[in-house]
Amino acid sequence: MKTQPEAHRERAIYSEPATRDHQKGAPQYTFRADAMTTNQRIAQLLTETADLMEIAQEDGFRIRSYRNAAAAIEGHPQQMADIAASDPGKLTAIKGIGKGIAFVIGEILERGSFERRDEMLTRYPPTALELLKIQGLGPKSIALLWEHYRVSTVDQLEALCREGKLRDLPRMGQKLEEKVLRSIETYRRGAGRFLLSHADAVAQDLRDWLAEVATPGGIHVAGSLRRNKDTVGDLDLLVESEDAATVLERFTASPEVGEVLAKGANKASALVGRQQIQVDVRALPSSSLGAALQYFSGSKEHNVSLRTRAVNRKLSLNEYGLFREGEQTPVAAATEEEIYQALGLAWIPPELRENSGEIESAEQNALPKLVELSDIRGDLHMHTTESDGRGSLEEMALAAKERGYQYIAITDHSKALAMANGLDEARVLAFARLVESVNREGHLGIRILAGIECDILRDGTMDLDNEALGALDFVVASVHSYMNQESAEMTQRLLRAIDNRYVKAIGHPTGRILLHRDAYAYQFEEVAAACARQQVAMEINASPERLDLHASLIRSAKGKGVRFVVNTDAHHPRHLANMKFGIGMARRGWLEAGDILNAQPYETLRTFRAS
DNA sequence: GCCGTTTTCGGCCCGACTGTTTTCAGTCG
Repeated sequence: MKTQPEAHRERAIYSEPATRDHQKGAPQYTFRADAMTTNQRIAQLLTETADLMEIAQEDGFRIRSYRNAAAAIEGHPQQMADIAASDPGKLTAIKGIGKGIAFVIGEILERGSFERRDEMLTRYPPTALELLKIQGLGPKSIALLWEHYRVSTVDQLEALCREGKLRDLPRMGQKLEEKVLRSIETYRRGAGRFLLSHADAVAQDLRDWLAEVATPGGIHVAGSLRRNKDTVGDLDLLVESEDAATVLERFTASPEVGEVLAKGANKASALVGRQQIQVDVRALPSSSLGAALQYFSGSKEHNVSLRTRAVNRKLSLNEYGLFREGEQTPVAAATEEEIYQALGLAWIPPELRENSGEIESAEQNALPKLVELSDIRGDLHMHTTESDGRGSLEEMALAAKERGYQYIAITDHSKALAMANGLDEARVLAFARLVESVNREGHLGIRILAGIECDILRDGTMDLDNEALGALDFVVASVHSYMNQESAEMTQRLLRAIDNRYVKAIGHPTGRILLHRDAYAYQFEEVAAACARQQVAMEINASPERLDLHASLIRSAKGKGVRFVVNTDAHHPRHLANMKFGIGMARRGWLEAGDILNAQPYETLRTFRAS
């Protein structure tokens, strides 16, 4: 299905080899220039420094401030660079940013790093950050390992465990060695992250398996899957029941369950399925469902904010409810709505719970009315057997009609993708005529737009001439080749494509393949500004292995006035069902139906960038 | 390092589970 001619490209996070002697002064690590906003870059540097500070066992509250600031910056609709350029004093108006972090931001914008980070990197090698991803090892253990054995890489750690040397350290034993070895294996298998679609499928299976021991309708997904994150680390399931033991028994007895990692009175954790995703199941009474859902949906940063807010109101929030000081009966517990309300907030959709401004918006009753799956009226990117799709035009159209859509665009590949049997000009013109007659007959009962997914060539020109493009209703322009161009070159390439008056949307705008390939490098903000100016939509590609754009890029582009299309890029009728994942991304990007072209009636779509 | 309908200084979220323990630290979410 994926027909990328480009070579698979792996790059390390750092431009410098990790084996460099870190003790010799502050190294100038520069971050890769993927399609990333400066906000994302700043947030990443702050988070990474917070991790190192944790290993160094610095003041926990200071570390939290760095993390809070990172969340606030990553989700902020305006770019820190723009704010700093126009009025640096305004930086501290952002909640979570004070004088200290404002100074750090200035430093990062100026030279790509900041003093405390440089200092941290002289004390610990950056590879130590990788050790934090090994389940069962935390900052204290990593610091201990570094002090005693100078161990800072996963390979070294593995050797140490195999030699049985961990047990020589205080509070460490044979069981920990075994656990760490298993964790290393998991980590290497996929860095411990899973596609949203995989977690979704596992959740569905477990839902069926657990149904007989749960209160009817009492199985709920929480965690990052509920928040629709693009990848998830584990799966959280809440099961309403008066008999926790039976629920946990049933769970661990599932044929899909492998190793059971933990099992207590109310909670069990196990590795599930062939990909061995960790699933946490918690059994609870219905009376505290709202509190549990709130608590286990996260994010961690959102919850910390919320609990602080509770404390300021002489309340305490945990997974069992919201309590007044010293009282046993909760003020609120059964539903999320009543908990948020008791804290003076409107209910916040899970996708927004990242501590990046949603609490302030909820306080002012100014949350966006997020787009829903039911708002979508059509899908504007799909393939058929004409190129590399697996369904005919009729099959795709009927599947779309069954979903209640009013229109679709058929967008097969263009001729540059020869291995996908891409269309040349003659085939495009014939296809446009075919679609015209199909629409005239009207027997499919859904409007078809004649489209193309036209390759953007190396120099930014289109793979098809303007006569062919002009004969079509909807042109999606995408990069499928030379993805490792220099940032400046790729930026110019995209800007030139946007200049073509027949282009209506940029397909999968950053080219990332989740867990597999990074976004390609270019100046995202410049390209987004051009899209806004010239009325070219940016696609939110709903294919689970892409989910391209990332939420913070969506938010940033929306801030510039960009409009979007949410498309499945379906290569088979059943792929149309992936729309829900794209909508999840749109919601994480704070989009409303009005921001999305294919949530509009056909007339609006038709006049968008009418050429 | 941030923040303020208690505060410009002194606070800063909460509980379960595990392992190596003899009363608890570390990790996780």
